[in-house]
Amino acid sequence: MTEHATSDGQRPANRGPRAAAGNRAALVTAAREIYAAHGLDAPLSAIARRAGVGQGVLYRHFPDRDAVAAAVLEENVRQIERAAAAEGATPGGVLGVLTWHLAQSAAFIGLLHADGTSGRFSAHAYARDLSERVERALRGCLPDGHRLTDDLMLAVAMVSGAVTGPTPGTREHRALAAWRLLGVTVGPVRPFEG
Amino acid sequence: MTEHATSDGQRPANRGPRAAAGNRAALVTAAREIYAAHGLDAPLSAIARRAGVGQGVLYRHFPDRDAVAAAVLEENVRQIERAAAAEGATPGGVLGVLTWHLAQSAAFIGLLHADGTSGRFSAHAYARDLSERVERALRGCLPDGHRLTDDLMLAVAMVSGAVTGPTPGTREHRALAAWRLLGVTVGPVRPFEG
Amino acid sequence: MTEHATSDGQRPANRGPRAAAGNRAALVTAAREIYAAHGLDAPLSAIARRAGVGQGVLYRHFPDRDAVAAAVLEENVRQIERAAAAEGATPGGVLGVLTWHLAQSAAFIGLLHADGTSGRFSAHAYARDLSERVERALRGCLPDGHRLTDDLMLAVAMVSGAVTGPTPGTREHRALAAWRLLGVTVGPVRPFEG
Amino acid sequence: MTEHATSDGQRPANRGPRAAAGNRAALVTAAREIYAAHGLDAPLSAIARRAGVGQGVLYRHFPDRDAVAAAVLEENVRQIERAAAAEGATPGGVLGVLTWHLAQSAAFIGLLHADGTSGRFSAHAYARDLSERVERALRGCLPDGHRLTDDLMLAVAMVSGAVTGPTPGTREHRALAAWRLLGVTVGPVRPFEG
DNA sequence: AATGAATGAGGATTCATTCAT
DNA sequence: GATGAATGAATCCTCATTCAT
Repeated sequence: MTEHATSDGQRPANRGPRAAAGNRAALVTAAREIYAAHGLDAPLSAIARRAGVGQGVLYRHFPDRDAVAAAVLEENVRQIERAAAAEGATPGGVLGVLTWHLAQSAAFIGLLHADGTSGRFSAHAYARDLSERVERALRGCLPDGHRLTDDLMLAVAMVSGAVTGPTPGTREHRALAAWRLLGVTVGPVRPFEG
Repeated sequence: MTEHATSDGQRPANRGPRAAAGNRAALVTAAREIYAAHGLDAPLSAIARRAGVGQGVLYRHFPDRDAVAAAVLEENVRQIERAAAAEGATPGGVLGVLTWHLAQSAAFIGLLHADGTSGRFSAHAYARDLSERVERALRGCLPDGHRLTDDLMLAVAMVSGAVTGPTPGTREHRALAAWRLLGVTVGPVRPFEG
Repeated sequence: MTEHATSDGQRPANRGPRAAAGNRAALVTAAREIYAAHGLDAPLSAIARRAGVGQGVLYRHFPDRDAVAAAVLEENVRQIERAAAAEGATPGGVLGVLTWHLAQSAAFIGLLHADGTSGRFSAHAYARDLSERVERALRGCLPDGHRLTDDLMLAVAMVSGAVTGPTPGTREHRALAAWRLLGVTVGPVRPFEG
Repeated sequence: MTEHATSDGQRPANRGPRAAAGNRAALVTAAREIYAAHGLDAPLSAIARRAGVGQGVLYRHFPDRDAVAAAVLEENVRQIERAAAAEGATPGGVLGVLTWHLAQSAAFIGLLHADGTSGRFSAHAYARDLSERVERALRGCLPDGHRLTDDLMLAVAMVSGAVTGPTPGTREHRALAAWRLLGVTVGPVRPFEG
């Protein structure tokens, strides 16, 4: 038989309110992974499934599909902000964190490139907003007169373009090559561990 | 009944086979415009509608959605090749044409960034192929030892990223700013008029 | 926009998960009726409509059109198996049940005649399998040396052919006449009431 | 490139009125073959293509899809009639021809089993008509009191059922086995060569 | 008389979102 | 608070049929 679901009454149990926070986190993580694997167009059901929750839970936490992507982004941006705000932050270090996110998160990239044309993510304004937060974070730790000062987000967008481009190498390699072309030195590429 | 029956007989006129070539061109043009306005995910029906033809015509000319995008791309790439092959082609001139296409054609960009994750356009190999044609065309008119020689497509991908990024300015401005950041001088941004 | 949006909010009521089992049964019943009335090629939407559910429900329960027909068939075959396994089953009695299904279920017939040419129901192997279950069930209650022993399924196929043929009379009449021509006595033609 | 047709103006030449008769024959032959290979649901375009003509020609000869099937059938029936009317026709010989057609022509079978439920071939009346012609032809050469006299078409329908059934063996084998079960002796299975 | 392009209705299928339980 | 079934709009794609050439 090739049938689908049969409601047998075996519900996985309601873990109660305590699970709520964990569910949200699981959803964001699942979303990041699904986005990376299948792009921003992936069905929400896939995200819920991977998070191990019902679709309803997803909707409890996020009003619509854009909100899911936004949550993933929020996390990306927040890490960058934290890296920049951290004790002893260096330009190279922060750019390393930024680069890690560029290389890992399809959603991050997708958002950076959301230009309103995409149907997905009508939120140009939202993208702009996040972009500005990234810029602020970066600028905060860049020395005065750094050569990128005036073109910070442009450079980020460029590296982001390099990451998804068809050139050979891993995403990380491409990102580093791109920074090099821009004459920028980047520290170790890794997530920020606050 | 499995017949398809025409509801009433009021057909909108069949312009006849003569229209075929024109239709194909109209479809490609419509696709470029629709892609620019709504992204590569835009419904094919929208393209057909804008081209002023029935959906069937679209399917007669292109077996599936990828073929539509491919046709648009083919045109982009061909223009660049022609620009590069033209009498008295200069690096700046060719890059200008390339830049025009980057700034105009969402499909072009989409392809350049096709990374297999998107479901849409599984054709990584195809992207690679077109990318190589562009590279070959460019390299052919770059002086030996040009600083981009080894990173040509990376640079293109970077500019492409800049074009779609959330930074302010028109697409063309962003592209030019990106080239400038890379230390490359670009000629007038315009299509190639063979 | 790629969203699916509800035109106005006037949804026809969601009877909730409780309806699931009932829906499945309703779909199988509807399928049997629609098949009888319009053949195996009938649109799935017609089946969903008759079952009083949305198309999505049909797809939740059955992955594709073959699965729908398979479900109907499964029921046919199961009844025959039960009739054969029942206390005091007689050859005539079981053939009566078989005959009832032949006379009622277009899907049953369609399957028996699936010869791979039809595109529909590629499942020759599946047909063979079900056919064998019917054969096993019948053989189990036929006395040794019954004249049909060696040609059981051939005879069933023949009666099935008679049922759908253009000869006059009701389906049931034709079936009985066919058995008579084969020299086989059949009990009352009726479904099995376990 | 995966594009479809491109009107290049290279038309295969209009062979003029002389071709008309040949085209019709080619279409009927093509239809028989396509039906055999893909069932009665096969697209008309496939038939036209195999016949080596445009779709328009098909429509010139046949008003709609049913007419195509009808033409194939007509030929089946006509051959049987001719076989029956031929000098020295024997029951076995005619049944051999009939059996050949049963075993070869999916359309023939499809029609015999068209019971109005199938959507395809609404023409129950037409089926009845052809069926009667077959009956008349057969009866004309059967000796008085032959055991099938009263159930001639029923028997044909039964054999037809056997032919398409899931039992093992070639179509021809199944047909012969079915006749044997009915206690009828059949001559060589072959088309009628008038 | 032949060709094959154009048309568009209709059927399959997917998924965002709602909601009974 | 969670679950996952139900809904149906929207998109893809196919093909019967028409008709300009």
